[in-house]
Amino acid sequence: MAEPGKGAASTKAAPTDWHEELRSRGYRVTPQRQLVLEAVSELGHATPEEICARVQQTARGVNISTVYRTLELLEELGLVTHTHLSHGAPTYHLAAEADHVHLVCRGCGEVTEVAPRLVDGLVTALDRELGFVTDVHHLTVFGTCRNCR
Amino acid sequence: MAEPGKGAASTKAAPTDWHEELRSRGYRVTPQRQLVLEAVSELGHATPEEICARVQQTARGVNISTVYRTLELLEELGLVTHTHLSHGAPTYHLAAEADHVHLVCRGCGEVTEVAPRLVDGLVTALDRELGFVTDVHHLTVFGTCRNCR
DNA sequence: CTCTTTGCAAAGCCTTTGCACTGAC
DNA sequence: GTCAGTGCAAAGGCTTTGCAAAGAG
Repeated sequence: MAEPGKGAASTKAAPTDWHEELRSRGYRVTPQRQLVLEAVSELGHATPEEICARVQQTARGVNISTVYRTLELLEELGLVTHTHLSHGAPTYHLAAEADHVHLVCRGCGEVTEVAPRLVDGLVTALDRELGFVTDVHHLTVFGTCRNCR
Repeated sequence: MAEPGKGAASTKAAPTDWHEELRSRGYRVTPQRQLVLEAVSELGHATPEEICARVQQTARGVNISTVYRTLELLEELGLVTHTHLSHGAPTYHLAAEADHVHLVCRGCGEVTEVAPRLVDGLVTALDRELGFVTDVHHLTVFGTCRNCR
């Protein structure tokens, strides 16, 4: 959703679009939900804990469990996605900015984002041969980077 | 390949090769280690807990923490690998049989194994363009299968 | 005012760790 | 006999849940 470019609002692609979306589904717009979404937007790839810390810079006392519940909701709404870049906590980022594939180096732990065109062939092949629709957002490729090989 | 006796041919690959490998590195060959490797071989894709349960059918009292420690060791030796097929525990399988990529359907949860040739293009591109060597064993593609799309 | 959402605390998974005993070599 | 390996229990991350109080609509 929302591709008006990042020039507009620094944090939200579509200021109130998702507010409507929330309400129309019977959910409520709360400061916590706005703050979590902003934090995800600003942090890029962040774990729930990092998001929580960020949010607390603005609003004291936002609880980690609220962050988890909110991330789950935002993911259900298609506003954010998550991926697993390590053995630990997952990282969340805006779905609108998720147009890339993650490369994680086992040697140095470095995370690189690469253009999705590199997996186009795979995606096409899986679709054509198996009818399988790949969730590119969630795709993470583990391996060894140039410097560590 | 369920060989009750710890005789030869139980663990597919090389019966005693890895025993030598272990000893030469200063590790010891223990019944627990043999049993865990056999369990991985027999179960295919199994979580540590499942492996533990399996091992306990043969030898009661093998502890879950021993299973974890052993899996870590076997992975270091290159005998087994693991991958994450869900949000929960990882699944382990023989490295020798790991020549496939996993497809996991978000809808029905089904896990499919596909030939690695489907990712050849990706692997080649990453290597050529970035010098990144992909760990195909660990690669899991999430998405939606034909029946759930 | 109603009903969703939150904060808090406790509980739940999965995994790791400390330590004394056991057993491979 | 020595030292790696094991079992056990406790602790550790990360996440979920129950419930009363707070607050959005």
